[in-house]
Amino acid sequence: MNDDGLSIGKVSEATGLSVHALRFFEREGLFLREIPRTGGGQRVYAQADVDWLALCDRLRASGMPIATIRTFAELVRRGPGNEPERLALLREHEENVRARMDELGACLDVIHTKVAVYERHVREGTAAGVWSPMPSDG
Amino acid sequence: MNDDGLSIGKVSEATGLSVHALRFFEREGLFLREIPRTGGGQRVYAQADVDWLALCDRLRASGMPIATIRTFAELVRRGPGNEPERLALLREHEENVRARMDELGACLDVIHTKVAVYERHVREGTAAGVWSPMPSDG
DNA sequence: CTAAAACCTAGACCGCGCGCTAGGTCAAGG
DNA sequence: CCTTGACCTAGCGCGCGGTCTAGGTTTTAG
Repeated sequence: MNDDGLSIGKVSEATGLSVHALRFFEREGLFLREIPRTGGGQRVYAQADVDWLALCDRLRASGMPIATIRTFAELVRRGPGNEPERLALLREHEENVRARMDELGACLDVIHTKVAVYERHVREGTAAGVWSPMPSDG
Repeated sequence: MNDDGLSIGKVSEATGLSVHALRFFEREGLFLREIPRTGGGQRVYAQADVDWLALCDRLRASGMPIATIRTFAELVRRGPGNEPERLALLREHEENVRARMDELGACLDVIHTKVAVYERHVREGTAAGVWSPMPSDG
C-alpha cells in the first residue's frame, strides 16, 4: 500500500524467514543499513532489503555462519573501496562449498556401496552369516 | 599387544574420534554390541568396532543425526530379519545426501555469479554507483 | 470507535554434538 | 614398588541458530 514500504510480516512471507529470524538477523547486524521504523516503532523494509535477505539465505543454506555474513555485511556497509576483501570472502566460501560437495560425494560412494550390498542381500533372501551381530559390519 | 583388544585411546587414534566422543557414542547406544571391559572396567574394543565406527563417521559426516544412527544400530543389533528396514533407512539417507548436494549446487550457482560480478568489478577498478550502501545488492 | 491482527522488546529456552572438569581408579615401565 | 599416564563415571557447559513467551503497543478493517 505504501510505495515500497514492507512490514516484517510481508518480508517474512516474501523470504520464507520467520519474523523471529528477521529480528534476530537485525540484532546480529546482518542488514546493510539500519531498518527504518514508523512513528510507532514498527520496521519498514524496502525491496532492497528483501533482495539482500535472499542472498543471505543462500549463504546460510550453503553453510556460511552468521558471523561471516555479518563480516560481509560490515564490509558492504563500510562502502566502496573494500571490494577485494568482499571478493576474497566470497571466494573462500565458494571453495568451502565445493569442498563440502566433494566430501558429500565421497560419503555418498560409501553409503551407496552399503545400499548396493543390502539390495543384493535382500534380493537374494537374507543370505545370513555375514549379517549376524558382529561381522565387522552393519 | 593383546590379540585384537584395543583401548579407547587406540580406537580414538584409529578413527580420529575423541575419547569423549567414543564414550558419548556408547552412552547414545550407537555400538552394535556391549563393549566388553577389563576387570578394572576399561573398555576393550575389537577391530569390528573400529570398522563400524568408520561407517558411523561417514554417516555423520554426511549429516545423519545421532538418533538415526542409533535406529540403524538397533536394527542391526536386533539381528537378521529386518534387512529391508535397514535398506530403507540407508536409501532414505542416500536420497537426503543427494538432495543436499543438489541444494549446495544451486547455492554455488548464486555464489559464483556473485563472485564473477565482484571479479569484473575489481578488475575494472571499483566501478562505483551500483556498489554504494543500498543498491539492492552486496 | 472498536476489536482483532500485527507488531514491539527483552529475555528465556531448545536440540545438537560434543568438550571439559572433578575426583578418583587402573595398568605398564623402570 | 611406585610413578606416570591412560582410563573411569557423572554431570555441567557451550556455540550455533534460531524459537517461543510474556506483556504491552500499533495498525487496520469494519
